[in-house]
Amino acid sequence: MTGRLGKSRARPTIHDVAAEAGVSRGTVSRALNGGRNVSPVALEAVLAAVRKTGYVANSAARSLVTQRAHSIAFVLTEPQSRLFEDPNFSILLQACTQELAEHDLPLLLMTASSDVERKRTSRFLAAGHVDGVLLVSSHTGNPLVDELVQFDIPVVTCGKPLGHEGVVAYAAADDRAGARSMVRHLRERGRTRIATITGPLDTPGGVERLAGYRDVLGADAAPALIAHGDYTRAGGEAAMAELLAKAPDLDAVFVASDLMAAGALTVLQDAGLRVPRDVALGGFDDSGIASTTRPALTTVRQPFERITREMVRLLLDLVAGLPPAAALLPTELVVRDST
Amino acid sequence: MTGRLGKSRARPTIHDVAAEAGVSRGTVSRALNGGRNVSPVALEAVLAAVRKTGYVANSAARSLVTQRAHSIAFVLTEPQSRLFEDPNFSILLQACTQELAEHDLPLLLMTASSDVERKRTSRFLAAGHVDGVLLVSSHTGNPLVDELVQFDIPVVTCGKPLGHEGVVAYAAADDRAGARSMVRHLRERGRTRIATITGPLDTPGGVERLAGYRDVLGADAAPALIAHGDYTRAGGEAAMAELLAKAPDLDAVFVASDLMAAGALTVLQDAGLRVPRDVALGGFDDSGIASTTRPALTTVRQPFERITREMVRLLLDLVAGLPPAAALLPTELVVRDST
DNA sequence: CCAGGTTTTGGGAACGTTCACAGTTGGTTT
DNA sequence: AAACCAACTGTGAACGTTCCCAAAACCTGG
Repeated sequence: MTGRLGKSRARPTIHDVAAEAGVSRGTVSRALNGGRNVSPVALEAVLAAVRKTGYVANSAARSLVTQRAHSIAFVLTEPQSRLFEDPNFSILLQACTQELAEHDLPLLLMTASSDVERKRTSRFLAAGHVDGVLLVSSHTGNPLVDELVQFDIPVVTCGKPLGHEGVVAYAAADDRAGARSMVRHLRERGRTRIATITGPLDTPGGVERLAGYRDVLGADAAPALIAHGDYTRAGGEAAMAELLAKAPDLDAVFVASDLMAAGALTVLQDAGLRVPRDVALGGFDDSGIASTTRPALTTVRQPFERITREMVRLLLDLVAGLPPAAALLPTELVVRDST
Repeated sequence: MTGRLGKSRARPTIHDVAAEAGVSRGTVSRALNGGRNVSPVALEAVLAAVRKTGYVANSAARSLVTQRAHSIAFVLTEPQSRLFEDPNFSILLQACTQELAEHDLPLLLMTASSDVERKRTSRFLAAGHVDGVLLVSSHTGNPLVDELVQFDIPVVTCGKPLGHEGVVAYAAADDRAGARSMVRHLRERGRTRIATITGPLDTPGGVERLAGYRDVLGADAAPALIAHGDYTRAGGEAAMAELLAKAPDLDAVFVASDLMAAGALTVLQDAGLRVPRDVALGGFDDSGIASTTRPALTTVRQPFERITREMVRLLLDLVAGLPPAAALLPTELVVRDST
């Protein structure tokens, strides 16, 4: 019971544990790292000594010799505002934190919105401070991806990394199939003039969901029925207004995100159109907002839990030396009141 | 080929830089850490060598000898759901990330919602993986605070740390003064039956904002005019319903958060009461939601930018060995359409 | 031009861990 | 019973920094 009153309470090292347990450094190290080749009696002695001394391994020392950082970075390349407005990001962030914690890996949160930030972040990552990177929402042409690839830093993106398929691992919802299921649903409801509000076309979600829409509609997907949004509420409003001007006879809209759909909804209602009576409205994501709009939004659920789990798994595989892989996860149609 | 960083192309060490610059390790180290006692010519040679080799200091080695982690943890003790529903958290998180990045410090995001999580986080922090902790929203009696204090880990809380005043550093909005300004504003609008929906009374915001309400109303703060919420939208709805039952003649409500106010607003409107005509409604936070409700919410702005900046400053002071201090920051009344 | 001081420099010694390897057990096979 | 093999254990050598101290170089003033 050495003086634990003083501020300068030295942290116990592996030597202290070894002495306490009456074994050597090496045995303690082995006991604590999987316990291979350690006799039961030694193992128990070490464990007891650890409990008694309150020993926790010094991660700096460990990292120094193992050449591993034992941490993972979560990097957001979107403009800052997105983190607030788009609920998907906080869901992903929260799930990743949790999932990594299960593996006893801390998550470093970094942003790379501005050019200055990207440089700093890139430099930091290149310095080997982390073992891998979870990269969220890469617009195509994001220089950070190239930099990470170049420095040979394991990276998994959320959503197909446009322009890096095959090189960079990723986990994503099957956006295209999800979009198809929604558009089919709208048709089954008897709608014939089905419009769409897309996401940005330099994002996988933007491209894939539009592709799914086209898969189902074929030649019916007239240019007048397609407007582009930017995943923000305001963008959804603007696109909806545009659609109403271009195709006043539309009777359904498939919107590539719930947040944009919420914006579209207010525009429709302000225009005196009843949802779903006059216009059926379908969203994407099944974010919290979908159940709070009136009417509640029919949408396509992204399996964020699984996406996150897969991202982490893929990254850990990558860190362990496996080649980059991909996971495409099924979505689920959630029918509420807007269709 | 696994292609791990370091196998194919070894990262340059300080030795490589020293050799390249034609000086010793020590000189390189000095040159890179402030440049004290280094001749201009040596300094320039080192800088050139660093540029040429692309050297970046190995943080593990540095941490090992300096006994500093060179990173800061951001710990959320609230239930997970809060991170999504309450926009304040993401604002704080984003601002802290940014502010710390300016100091070249990475932010480790950790949660301590469940008991298991708290233990893991506590253990991790006690292991010295970080130099300090930014702790967000500590309900009173949060064991994590005690543990951090006991382990002598620098910590700054956001909001007054109930039960730890004077021991733990903190930055907070002047909740009490902010509440006063709102209640005075409601009185100036001619309201006489001013009710309040509080936050949880085991949180500083809950306690202080109620105190400010009482400061202004004195004996007029009848128990029938006070209901308690939990900072969620649903909680705001429930509390508003309770108030309407207890005090049907109320003509104003000061709600301790915008999110709860948004909930209260729908309850009022569903009850056929017009806002602000029949009932004036004041929120707190000035979160994004305040400007999207109809009518837009009069509220009290929390100076999150400054709070964040102060939290980081206080924490870095603490890490540098200064005693714990506190920062109480002024709020601002934002008048919109609901009062 | 030398004594005394200041600035600059080099290199040994940590920091706390893991790893490789050699050595020591104890048990089985021939 | 010798010989072998497996399981276990201890120890020296890294890992890449910073810190410290002594030595070297450079000044200054008498």
